[in-house]
Order: sequence, then C-alpha cells, then structure tokens
Amino acid sequence: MAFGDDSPVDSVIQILRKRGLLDAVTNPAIEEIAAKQQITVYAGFDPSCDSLQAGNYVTIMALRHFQRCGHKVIALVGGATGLIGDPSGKTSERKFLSEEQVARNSEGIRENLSRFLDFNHPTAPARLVDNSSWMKDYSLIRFLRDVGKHFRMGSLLSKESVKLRLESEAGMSFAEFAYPLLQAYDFLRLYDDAGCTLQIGGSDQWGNITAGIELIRRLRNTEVYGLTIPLVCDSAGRKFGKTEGNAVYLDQNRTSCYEFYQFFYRTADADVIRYLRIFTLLPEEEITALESATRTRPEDREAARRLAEETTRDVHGDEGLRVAVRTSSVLFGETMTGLKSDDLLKVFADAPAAELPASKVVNRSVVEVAADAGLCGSRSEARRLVQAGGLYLNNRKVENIETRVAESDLIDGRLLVLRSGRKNHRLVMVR
RNA sequence: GGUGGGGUACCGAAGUGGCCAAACGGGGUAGACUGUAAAUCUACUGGCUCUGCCUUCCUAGGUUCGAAUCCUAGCCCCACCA
Repeated sequence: MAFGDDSPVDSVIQILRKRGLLDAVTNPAIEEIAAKQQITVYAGFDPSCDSLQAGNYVTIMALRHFQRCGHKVIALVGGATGLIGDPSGKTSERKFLSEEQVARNSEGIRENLSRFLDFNHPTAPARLVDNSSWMKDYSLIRFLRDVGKHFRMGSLLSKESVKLRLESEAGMSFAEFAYPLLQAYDFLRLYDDAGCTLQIGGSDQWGNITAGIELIRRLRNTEVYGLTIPLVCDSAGRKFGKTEGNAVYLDQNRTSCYEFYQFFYRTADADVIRYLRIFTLLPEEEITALESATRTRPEDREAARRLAEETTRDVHGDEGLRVAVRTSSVLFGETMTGLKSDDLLKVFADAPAAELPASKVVNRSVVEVAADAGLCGSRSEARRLVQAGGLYLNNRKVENIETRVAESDLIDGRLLVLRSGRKNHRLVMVR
C-alpha cells in the first residue's frame, strides 16, 4: 500500500466509499491526490463529554483507514472550541461548560483516542493535538484582524447551521455564530504547522470544514480539501449509537464492556453487514461470507457475534472482550446451577449489580426485592412484571406475586440473579 | 410595552363542574412467535401495606357537597403588533 509503486490497490477514498464511510468531498481531485502521495488529514473531536460515543467511532474508523493507507493523521481535541460549542445540527443554544469541565473532558477524549491510533507508526505516526494550545492566548483583537477579516457575512449567514437557528425561535448568540471561524483557524494552524491538507468529519461538519478551506485559500492561496462521513442510522432510520435512549460510550466507566458487546450483538440483520464494513477492518471476502451465513442460517447470528467481538476487542482489548463474552454466556445460559458465587462475581463485575442487606432479601417477596435492587422502578412495576410473566429469579420464571426469596435461593448464601425479560439482568449481592 | 392564545402523565394531545388516575397516538416494558434480529399480534404503562387507599392536570390561595375543569393572584411559554 506504499506510494510510488503501481500495484492496483484501492486508494483510501475508494476504500472509504466501499466501506460506507464516504458522504461527500469538497473536490473530487482529492481522490487522485490521496492515491498518489502521502497527505496529512485531521478530524476534530468535541469535548462536550468525558468519553467518546459510538457515533464518534465512525470518524475514528475513517481516520484509521487513512493511517492504514500510509497517510499521516491528526486527531484534534477541541479543548478551546468546546468552551464555545459547535452550533452545527443543534436546534437550540447550548449551555456553556465550565473551563474545568472542558479540561476534564478533553483528558478523557485524549485517552479514548489514544487507543485507536498508532503513534509509533514508522512512516505515518498519528498525532494528538488540542486546539487550546494555540487558542488560549490568542487575543480577540488579533483574531478578528487575522481571521475575522477574511470572512464575509454573506457566506456565514448562508451556512446551514446558522440558517436553521435563525429561523428557529431559539435564535443564536454571537458566540455560537462565530464558531466556524474558530474551527477554520484550527485547519489553518494544522496546515501551517503540519502540512495538513484534508479535514474529515461528520456530515454536519460540512459548513465548518468549508470555512477552513476558504480561509486557507485566502491566506495561503492554496487549495485544501474536506471530506464528510455519513451519519450512521439503523434500518429504522434511528440515529446509531443509542440504546434505550442512552448513548453508548467508548469508556467502560460509562458503558461496560458487557453492555458495549451486547449493543453490537443486538444489531438487526438488516444493519449488521453494513455495520461490519463501517466498524470493523475485516476484509471484504470475510464480510461477504458472513452475509451469506446470515442469509442461510440467520438463527446462528454469526455476523452479529462477529461484529460484537471485533468492536469490543478493538475498544476494550482482549480482556474486555473475554469478560463481555463470559458475562453474556452466563446471563443468557439456561441454568445457573453449578456456578460458584466467586465466578459469578467476576463475570458480573461488568453487569449491573445492587447490594442489599440480608434482611431486605431473605424471606422478602421477589416483588420487593426486584424493586429494591433497582430492576424495577417501583413495587407496582415489579408486580406488573410478574403478572406479565417477565420476572426471573436465578433464570427461573417467577410464577406468583406471592413468591418469596428463600435462603436456599441464594447462590453460596450471598448472591441472587434477577432478570426482567430476556435482556435485563441485575445481580443482587447480600451483605 | 400592547393584544390575543396557551401551560394536562415520558413526549404529542383530548378533556372546560361529578361517569377522571384522566380518551387517543407515539415512546417504553413484558408476553406470544423467534434467533438476545426485524415484522406482527396481546397486555401493561402515577404510587402503596392493592376488591381499597394515597398523590397528580404550572404555582399559591378561593368558590363548591364535589374542581384538570369555575374565580383571584403569581410564574412561565407562544403568536401578532410596538
């Protein structure tokens, strides 16, 4: 995949296209350029939270494809821009985060990103930068003279993110309006400092990316490029990366390895092949094989399992994957007999658990225990669950509301596994 | 600042004195069918010590045997005008 040889390998842009990671480019010439020479590409990550989310994974994958094709990649953490907030795609003004919060979040994002990029690559080492390093001491007057002067109101006002907000009741503050200038300046800095000529980002970043391209054209009289990545949605049109309304994070303190694995494992057949192309680096032949496996033996869920394995290993490592797989096999296995509580505790370290005193468990009704352990929001809810036949105690269905937890139900005298439906588990530890 | 409209459960939205713990839709949870998928169908969806009781319809008071519904004050939102 080295440059200069004439081997008929796909260029990075072609790869992105085949993988479903290409939405649009600002100039088709970039395809030719990236095929012929090493370029430097960057993508920015917003520190609005202390962990990246599954949605960001898409952008990370795109960066990796660039690195694998021998290009230099830069991941930028928006430690400065995060203090303002990107208005793109937002229908209302965001609340400012405190400086401490943004600093903390930036640290988390840096840690996340460092897992995915190769900083010791012999010819194309990745770099991680934070735009606060050049923004924090930049005075407003200088910024307006250096950068602001080169932006015309017309083009700023015609940006999608601005139009949307001006039409809405919420309106828009000057701070957010000025956001594209900040991001444009980032691109300029990376162009000057690192020779970066391509910025990639989600499709909502188009306006911010073109702002940078324009700035560089005016100030450096050079054409640089932009590329956007599609917003991934499932087959039902829902935005990818949410489970029960909660975002899936790449940090295991927020989304455990088990939950992460399960999120991908539950991918619908209609989406799984597409996701394999987007979220894994599996070769096309293998994906095609999984596609036919899904068609002929859908009940084996081979493609979904593979997707979950690849992504979990990628994000949480071999150990994380091992824990996730083991936890899953116990939770979805038929029986709990023969298991020791020590094993269970290890496996369940990753599953939701609750700790209750023995007086709150032994001889109490399952309904109360399920509510106290937090599996159900209230006793009424727990009662309804039993009536619907959806509550399980140690993987055995609870048939009667009156059922009480007996001493003998406790595994090793200290552990109880409660389950609601097929997929919601709760480990109860008795103090 | 003026005028008009409005705040109902997780969301949207009906209800304008008792039949209201509050229609309907969405969402959510569970069940059936399955494959931890999708689709479909069914049930549930304020709380509790559960044939009953308690707390809800922006907030605080009031009228009434009885209020989500009427009155008073306040807060908030929206539209148009300035």
